[in-house]
Amino acid sequence: MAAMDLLGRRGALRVVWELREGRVLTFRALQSAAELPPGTLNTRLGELRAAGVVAAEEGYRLTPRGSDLIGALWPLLRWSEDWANALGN
Amino acid sequence: MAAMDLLGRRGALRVVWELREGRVLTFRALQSAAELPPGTLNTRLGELRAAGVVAAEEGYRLTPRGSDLIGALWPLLRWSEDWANALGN
DNA sequence: AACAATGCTACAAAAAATGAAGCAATTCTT
DNA sequence: AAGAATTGCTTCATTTTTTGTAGCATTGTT
Repeated sequence: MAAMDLLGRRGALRVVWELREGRVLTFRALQSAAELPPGTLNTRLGELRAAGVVAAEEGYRLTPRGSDLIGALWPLLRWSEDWANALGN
Repeated sequence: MAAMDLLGRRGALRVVWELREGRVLTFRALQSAAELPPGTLNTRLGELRAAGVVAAEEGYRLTPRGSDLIGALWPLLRWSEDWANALGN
């Protein structure tokens, strides 16, 4: 899985996630949403933009490809919730 | 997404991925499949085992929860392939 | 002009990953 | 049974990443 290298980096999935459903966030808003220091966020944004997942147009937002990625992440979200519940018991 | 913290670490998704479809790998086989140095692999395995995703029984394999995770990763795989193709053009 | 918000850059410290080496405990082979 | 191979790691030094804080330059507002 080639995307693993991109998405496996600290905060990458989180950044994409915070931009789900058409959200448009400023650098600083993304920073606090994704809980990343500015340097890391900037690095991640550079990678995600290079990968055509994120665009910087009047704030940061997902490209169509990024939206597709969100679609592909829903099952993972569901698994994540089950997993969190199971651990919390 | 709570699972992001677990799966967002270097090589975590990759390790799970290499154990897909019932594969049972030795530590060293996993090491070369996932392309991770032993120290990192060992750390990751510790986290994945603690999370109940991987089990160490006659080699490393996924738990039922781990298999569920693989199920949730298929859409991501498909996205990954499309993405790789698009970039490759 | 003063002020707030924005997108970042700079920097030092801490944490994590890498790669190579190697060791102790099995498990073959002969 | 002795030697060789394989396995699951551990160790260590080096490099790479991440973190957190500070702050600067630009743009928009009052």
